[in-house]
Parts: sequence; C-alpha cells; structure tokens
Amino acid sequence: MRLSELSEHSGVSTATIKFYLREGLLPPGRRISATQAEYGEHHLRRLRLVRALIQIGKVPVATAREVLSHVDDDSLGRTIRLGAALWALPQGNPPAEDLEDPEVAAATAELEELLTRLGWSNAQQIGALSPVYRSLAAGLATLRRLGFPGDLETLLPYARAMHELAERDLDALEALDSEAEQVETAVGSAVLFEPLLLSLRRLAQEEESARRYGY
Amino acid sequence: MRLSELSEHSGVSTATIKFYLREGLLPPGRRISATQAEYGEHHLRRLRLVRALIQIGKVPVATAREVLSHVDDDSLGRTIRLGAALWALPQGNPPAEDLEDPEVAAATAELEELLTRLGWSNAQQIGALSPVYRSLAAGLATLRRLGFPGDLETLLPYARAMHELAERDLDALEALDSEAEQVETAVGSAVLFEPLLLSLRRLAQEEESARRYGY
DNA sequence: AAGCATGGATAGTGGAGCTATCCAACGCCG
DNA sequence: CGGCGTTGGATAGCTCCACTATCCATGCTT
Repeated sequence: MRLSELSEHSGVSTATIKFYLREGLLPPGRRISATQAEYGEHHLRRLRLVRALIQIGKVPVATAREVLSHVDDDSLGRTIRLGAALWALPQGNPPAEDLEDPEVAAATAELEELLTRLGWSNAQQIGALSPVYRSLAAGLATLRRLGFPGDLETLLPYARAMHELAERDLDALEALDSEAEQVETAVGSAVLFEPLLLSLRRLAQEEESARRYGY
Repeated sequence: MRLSELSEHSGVSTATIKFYLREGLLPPGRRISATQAEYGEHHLRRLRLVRALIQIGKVPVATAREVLSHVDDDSLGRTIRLGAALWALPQGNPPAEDLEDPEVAAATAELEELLTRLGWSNAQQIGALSPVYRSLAAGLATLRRLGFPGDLETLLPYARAMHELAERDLDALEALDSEAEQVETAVGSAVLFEPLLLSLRRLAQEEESARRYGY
C-alpha cells in the first residue's frame, strides 16, 4: 500500500496521514525509493486506533503519542504495560493537586481503605507506581468539595461492579494472540467502550426515574 | 455580591465571569444601578456547575448553555427534564451516522432487543424521543467496525450493573428538596462522577491483570 | 520522453476558550 | 461638591491545537 491507498482504505485524508507521520503517531513506511514508501496492515490497524483515540477519545496528539509508545514497549511486563497505556489516556479527572491539601489527603486515605476492603492488593502496589491514586483522589476531593456524595460506602458497590466486569474484559483479551495486540485492544476498547458504558448508565438512570416518577 | 466578589469566592477571574455572562451560561445579576449588579448564592452554585462542565467535563460552551437551559426548564416532567439535560451532555460516542447504514441498523435492532431483555420498558419509549438510540447505536457500530466485541451477551451484564447503580443514584437524589436541585445534581454528578467510575474500571482491569499474569 | 502522482517540508487556517484594553458611569473620600 | 479609583460592559486580540493547502524535487507509468 502506498500512502494514497492507505488513505482510501482508512477514509483519512493523505494530508492528515502525513501529519500523523510527522507527529510520530504512525510509524514510517518501508522506503521503496527516494520518494515512495510502502505501508502494510499494521499501519492500517494503527491508523484506526489513532483515529479512535483522537476523534472519539478527544485525546491530544501528544498524549496519543505517549499512549502508543507504551503500547509498543515490549520491555515492560504485561500488567505494567497495560497500566502505563491506560493511565496515559486522559481520565477526565481534574488535574492532580497538592497532596498536602487536607481534602486530597483524606480522599487518598479513603482510597487505600477502599482497596483494602475490596481485596485489591495488587492495585495498592500498582497505585504507588502510577499516577492513579493522585488522579482518583483529586477527583474524589473535587466531588466532595462541590457537595456531592463520594463516601466509601457509596463507592464500594461501584468498584465491585467494575471488578466483576473487568474479569469479563480480561477473558475477552485472552482470545488475542500477541501481547501487543492485547494492549492495543485494551486501549481501543477503553476509548470506544467507555462512552457506551456511560450512555448505558445515563439510560438506566432515566429508566429508573421513569419507574419512580413517570415522565 | 458584586462581580469582583463573585470572582473571589469562586476563584474564577472576573474576565472569565464576564465571558460566561456574555455567553448566557450565567444569568445576569440584579441591576443595582446603571453600572453595577448584585449576585447571589444561586449565581455561585451555577458558576461552580459551569466550571465543572467546562473544565472537568470539557463540555463546549454552546453545549453547556443547552444543558443548563434544560436544567432550568421547569415546564418539563421530571424524567424528561433529567433526560434532556443528560443527553445534551457529550457522550463521547461518535457522531450519529446514517440510519440506513446496515451496521447502524443492526446495532439499533440489537439495542431494542437489549432493552426488552432488560425489562427497561420506559427506556424504549424515552429512546424514541431522545437521540439516545442513535448515539448508542453509532457507538456500537463503530466498536464493531473496528473489530471489538460488542454483542448483546457482552452488553447485558454491563447494563444490569448500571441499572443496579442507578437505583442508588436516584436514592441519593431523593434527599434533595427541589426538582431543579435534583437535576442540577444529576448533571454535576454525571460530569464529576463518571470519570471516577471509569478510573475504577481501569484500576480493576489492572488488578485483574496483575492477578492473572503478575506484573 | 512526457506528464502526472508521490512523499516530504513549511506555512497557514479555523475554531474555541479565554484575556487585555478601553470606556462611561458610579460611589466613596474629604 | 470634586477628584479618583472601581465597576460592569463591549470589542478586539491572544493562544493553542488539529488539520490543511501549497510547493517542490523525484521517479513511476505509458
């Protein structure tokens, strides 16, 4: 495939593909001559992932580059690699603030407690390595600061539900051959599936509201 | 409160508040004189909601305006009002496409089936009125087009989990007095809580990955 | 051999959120 | 009263970012 063919197969304009090549989101093709390059199936898959990240996931180009670098980094262990890619994705939580802030400190402590009660012993170790605690704690603190309910008891059932579903997610990933493909799929499904999950949540709230109060 | 005091209490610059007033995200204050206006608690609450929508939720200004107009519209029934506000919020799903597209049509049919099996009879009627089906169907179709699993059996447990959690959400809302406050809270918690939920999901996936494969 | 397509480089476009500046009217101080 | 800093409103501008238009040397195709 040449660049223009890659463009036709993907529906992405050549100008945009060039832009992604320049930005390092897409690896360069195999050079055929001084002015031509050859692209393969791998480029097509990667291009689709990039589009999903940027168009659907609204991920900034620089962040997408970082995520992809983790996806491609086979020097990492499987879980770390997955984690690095997932946590580089924007989480929508407010930017991590000062750890000294008492609200944030309280939220952090509560998260530890939450993980203990969930029995997520690995997550506690992972959390220490990744920005996950800070991000979660900042989000939790903000929620509370604005007067929304975000106590431990509220969070527990949500977390349990997510873990139950995570088992299914991992089962699905096991069907894939290579580790790279698994991480790629996890990232893609984070970007594409998460909106669906939230839509289902909102629809469920409406359903429940209709049951209780009519229209 | 005058504009500058509103700014101090909220931590939002006067220039930005002026911008929001201009854009209709914040109702004008009570005019004290030709060149001065008075703002109250309501303005402060609304300003915080606007900041949450725009800063955390990355909601475009025009969309925020629409969401807020639904929040304030007390001519609607409770459920419709809630639904209008929630569905005006960006869902992250790809833009709704052609209904003729066979992929989208198939996804739509499957959604109907999903709701039937869930027993969400109200949601079926609500869906007909709101862009929810189109948005969900488009997201589902995109997911499949890129080769991710998105069949009925996969979706069912997620939807059930969301409904279970929605009951808790509605319980929490019942503690609030006015309907306007309930809708406002639902919107705020959609914006602030959803990222937390997704973070929990990602953390759960990592926990499960660590359990299965180590680090 | 002629002409058009290719890939690479560079500068430019458009939109969105926010901000700097200006101005007339106001209120507080003596 | 009179002067001066402050207020709210209007306008134009800034910055960032994803993307695109244009140009050019090269080389494939017929």
